[in-house]
Amino acid sequence: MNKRIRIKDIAKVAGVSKGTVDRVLHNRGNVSTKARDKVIAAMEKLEYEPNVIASALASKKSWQIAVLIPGHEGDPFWEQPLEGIHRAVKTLRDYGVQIDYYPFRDADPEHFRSLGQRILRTPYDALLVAPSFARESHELLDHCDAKGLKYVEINTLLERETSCFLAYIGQDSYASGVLAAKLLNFEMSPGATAIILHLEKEVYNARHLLDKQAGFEDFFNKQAEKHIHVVQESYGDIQDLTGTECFIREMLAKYPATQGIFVSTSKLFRVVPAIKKYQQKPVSLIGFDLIEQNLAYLASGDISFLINQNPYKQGFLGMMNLFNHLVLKRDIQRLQFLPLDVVMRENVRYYVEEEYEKMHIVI
Amino acid sequence: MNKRIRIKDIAKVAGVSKGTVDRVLHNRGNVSTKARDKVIAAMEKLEYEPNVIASALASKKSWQIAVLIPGHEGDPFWEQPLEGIHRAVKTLRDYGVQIDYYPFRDADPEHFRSLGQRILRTPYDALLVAPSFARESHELLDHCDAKGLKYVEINTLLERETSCFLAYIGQDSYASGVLAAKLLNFEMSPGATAIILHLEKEVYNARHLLDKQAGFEDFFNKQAEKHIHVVQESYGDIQDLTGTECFIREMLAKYPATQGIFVSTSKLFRVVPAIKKYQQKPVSLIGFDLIEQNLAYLASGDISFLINQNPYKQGFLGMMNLFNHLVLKRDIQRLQFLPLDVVMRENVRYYVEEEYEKMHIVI
DNA sequence: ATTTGGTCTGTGCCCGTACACAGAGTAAAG
DNA sequence: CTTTACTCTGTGTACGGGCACAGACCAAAT
Repeated sequence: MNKRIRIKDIAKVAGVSKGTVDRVLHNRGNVSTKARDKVIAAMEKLEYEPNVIASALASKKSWQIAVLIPGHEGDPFWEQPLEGIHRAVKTLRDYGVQIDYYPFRDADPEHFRSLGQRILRTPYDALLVAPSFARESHELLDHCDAKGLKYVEINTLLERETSCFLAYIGQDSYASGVLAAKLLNFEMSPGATAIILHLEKEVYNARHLLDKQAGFEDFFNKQAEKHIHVVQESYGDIQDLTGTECFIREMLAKYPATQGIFVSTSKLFRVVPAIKKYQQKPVSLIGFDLIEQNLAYLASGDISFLINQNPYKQGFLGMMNLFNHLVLKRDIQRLQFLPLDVVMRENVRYYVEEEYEKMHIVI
Repeated sequence: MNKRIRIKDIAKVAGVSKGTVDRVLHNRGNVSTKARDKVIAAMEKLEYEPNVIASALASKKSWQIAVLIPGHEGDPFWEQPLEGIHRAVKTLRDYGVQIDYYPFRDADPEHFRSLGQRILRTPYDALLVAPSFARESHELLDHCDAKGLKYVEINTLLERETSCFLAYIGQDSYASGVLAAKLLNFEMSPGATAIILHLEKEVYNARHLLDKQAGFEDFFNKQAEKHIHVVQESYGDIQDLTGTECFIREMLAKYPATQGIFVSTSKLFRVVPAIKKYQQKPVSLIGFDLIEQNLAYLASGDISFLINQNPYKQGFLGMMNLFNHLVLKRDIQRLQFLPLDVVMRENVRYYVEEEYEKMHIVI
């Protein structure tokens, strides 16, 4: 019985035409204050809520969105956010949402910068970005702020107080470091050494890695009973197989009491063979992301834990949040931390077989 | 440029009117085989995909769905699925989705049965059910199958091979038992006792509890190194506070080597005070669900782990799957196991502050 | 030959919002 | 008093698919 209130109903109650109601609703101007007041009163009285469907059908606007994230040649992790983005766009097609994909090369800030400049030259409605390189990203986003181009960040959080920063969707990097430490701690004995290993170049320019390290160190420093010794190492040239093997051998020789290793990215699988080769005593390994190679080592027992950063959701929700803001004009939350899923042999399949989730669309 | 194909376009190519195309699309009959063939040929050639928005706007059909789940007076757990259902319905309102809520009393199969009969007498388009009582649920669902009333199950899986069984959304109970065992095992020493405790009446009639127990026992039986002794206990009358305390005291006296207790439902918090009172040595507790009381004990360190069964998602996705099947005529997956999230002090806030998730709608 | 009953097909309005356009009204300028 | 410029308001159509209805067509019955 409670029939849905329509624009027509408001017009009748306010004693104006639906055109005038529409102008009030969309702040299109050219409305006398008298008419506006009557319309607003009628709207409040009738508790009008717009019909999203009719609105979407009538609107012929289209939304161009630039997507600036790492390509997945360098890192298979990035397949998943892209998949999430595509799934979102597919279901939003009727709403006129379209994307241009700008994949930048892993570990190549210059490439990031040049793609960013191309994006700035094109008239986009919004930007979805993974701001991997702190310096270059701030530079790009400063330009966005100046131009009024709104953006959503995924995977790496660069906190910005501007109005063009719509939202961040991704993990809380500090907390993921704490979690990794707590999990490793289960399998370590007093006095042992825990290594945090960054397999990246220019770690100082990657905010999320520094945050993970801080969390990891803080846990062990606060938890004093076991006296775990925490050290940090980094190695950027993992394409070079023999170099990587050498580095691991020397690292393990340097810390003979090592009982746990935390790799701060998805690239743990790249060093597992070398660790197995050169480490005599048992060692617990923990890393990020459920990519194929990591999962194989989880299944074989070589990796103890993987922390799932929900990459698919990062892309999917990133897109959906842009849609909610731009098209549906809804408020969106600025900081959206995704769950840090603890994945082990026993529960891994629920994270891998998440196809069910991909069948759905978030509006 | 690649303009969206409309019914009008197909009609033009096939040399018929859009009315005929519509009849073919919806199998409404009254179409000559000649016309049908032409339309189908045109559709395949043009790769028609319906415009969901326009379709939803034009259709004035409404969908009546019965929701038969436990009320949350007996168990706060059930607030969350209900919230998920409401959120889904709210966003689907424009699509004409409406629900009737039939909360049944915890531990009252007769109430379940009588509500089920009322539902069968009303002309619903579908049913969303938590089949807590095996016997009574099979009885109800047999009637649904006979009547052609389609249903989605949440939280407890009753496997049925019929075509009216659309989907199950919830945890894999066996796997959650295995997981609980693995987690407890971290904190137990060799030769200790692990208790699985059911705080329910009629455990034999609750399939998911039996499955959890099987998983729990299997883990410890297969993992032989520590020689953990597994025992099972159950107590149904937790409303009776002194009785519960008595029961716990006797149980702990009976198993002096207890180092871990696994409560198979969300009701762990009900026995924590008694356990603290009567257990001298350290004991690890694990249970289900992030309800307020459990979270307080997780924060204070009395509970080691909680396994999140994603109750909100059970309701939300259950509703969304019905919507996808009924309204959008999409295929849905029959078994949809939700992730078993391992929640500890370190990552709890990401599961509690999941408001971001509730802002969205899955179509 | 006309009527009847049935199958098949096209036309046109409906849904609720967006927006273009035309027209009314008013005030200032000539 | 007329013209011009501007603000304000109502009308009408588009959006794409659902669906009712009218009517065309054909075969069988009267």
